[in-house]
Amino acid sequence: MTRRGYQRLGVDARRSALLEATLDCLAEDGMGGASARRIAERAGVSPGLIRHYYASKDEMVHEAYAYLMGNLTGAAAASAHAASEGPAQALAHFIAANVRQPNLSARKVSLWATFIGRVRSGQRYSDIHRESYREFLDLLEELVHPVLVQHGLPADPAACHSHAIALNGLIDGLWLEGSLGHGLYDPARLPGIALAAAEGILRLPDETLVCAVAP
Amino acid sequence: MTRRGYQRLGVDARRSALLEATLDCLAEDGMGGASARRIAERAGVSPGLIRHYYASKDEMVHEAYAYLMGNLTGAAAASAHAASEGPAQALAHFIAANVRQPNLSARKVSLWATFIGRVRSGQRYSDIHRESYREFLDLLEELVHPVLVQHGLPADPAACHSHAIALNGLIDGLWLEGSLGHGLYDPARLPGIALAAAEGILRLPDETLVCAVAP
DNA sequence: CGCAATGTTGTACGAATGTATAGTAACGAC
DNA sequence: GTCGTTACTATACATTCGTACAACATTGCG
Repeated sequence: MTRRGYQRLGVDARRSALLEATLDCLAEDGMGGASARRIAERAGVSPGLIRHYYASKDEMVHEAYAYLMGNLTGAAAASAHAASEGPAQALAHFIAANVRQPNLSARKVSLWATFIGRVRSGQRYSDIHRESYREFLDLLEELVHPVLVQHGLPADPAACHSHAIALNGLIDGLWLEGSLGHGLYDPARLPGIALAAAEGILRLPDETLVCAVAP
Repeated sequence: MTRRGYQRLGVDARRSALLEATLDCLAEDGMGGASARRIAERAGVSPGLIRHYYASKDEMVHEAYAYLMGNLTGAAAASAHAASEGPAQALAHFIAANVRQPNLSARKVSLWATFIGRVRSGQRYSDIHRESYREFLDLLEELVHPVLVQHGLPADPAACHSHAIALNGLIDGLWLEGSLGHGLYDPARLPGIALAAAEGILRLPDETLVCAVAP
């Protein structure tokens, strides 16, 4: 029998290639379609190799989940950090980044949903979810606080926390439905809708956030 | 060989028993865990019977999705309808019902997410999603309009539509994270948070909605 | 009671699943 | 160059999957 030629890759390159292939398969056909064979084929590798890098297929899927969530909040946090004209602009950019490309993506929301569906019964999924949610909430709270102070609004920890929860819900929901693209409205309207709603939630003067984000 | 005794059920009873069993399996182990054999066992029935009632296992799963979504929006709509002290109370009850039991449920959100993960690639899933989302949005728009009018706020169709999109996002997001119960805050706070945020989004006077819902 | 109709069961089948393992080929060290 | 290490391939195995189908049990009707 003739054996296929191959290339040896560094540990990191191979691992991330496998993770990307895993996400590709999951995005296309959900948990049921991401079989070890299919993932391996997508990564241009033989099925057996998976177990050389991961203790089991499940462990690899778990890592793919953590990898995805890190990318999502990382991208939004980077947008907030890049804005340097004051707290309102940082918050506005953070919110807008979550309802715009590249975060606004049917592929990403499909993956996210597939994983969320397993959070209830899978301990590892649950851990990763809680951790990434907490990170997102903390980030939001840190962004909200200075904006409230700046406008002379109540900014005690309890108020910040409640506002962060509400904003997180708003962002999640809009990101979700917008990404799925059901064609019921133009996703380009989302940043405007999200920012106007956020102004209302925080009781900021109108246009405070909308103006902070260049079209 | 001895054959197991059984009971003949009416078409409707058997079909809904199969749908409930399907949802049970999906909620516990996701799409991968809902095999025909497992569903049949849960329904107290032999695997072959599934194909007596549905053209395929997939068709049964699709019907289970539509069944679930009908239940969710139906329960919230019923809450809104039951409130008869004016438009603000109807809207407030609708919003609150979505972030309270029985809609606030880890089982339901797990099922929902599992299905959402398939919306992108499965045509039938996509159809059911669009339809149930549109229904929810229409309902929200009809509830929002009279409230805006009552408070002398702009209530043109475009404004109503934008507000409905934002409120839908808020509700979805809070329902989602609240149902998963990560333990980062008490879910009992959700109705209050949701209503206060909705007041802000619609620019209503404070406490307009919060007061409309009895604790 | 007996009979026809059909809801329901049990089993069979090929395909696909996750994983274990033996062996091969690629690369770095010398 | 050659040699050891190990990343990697290919195959095998038990299990599970969705579905097909023939046999059987239950029910309503006469």
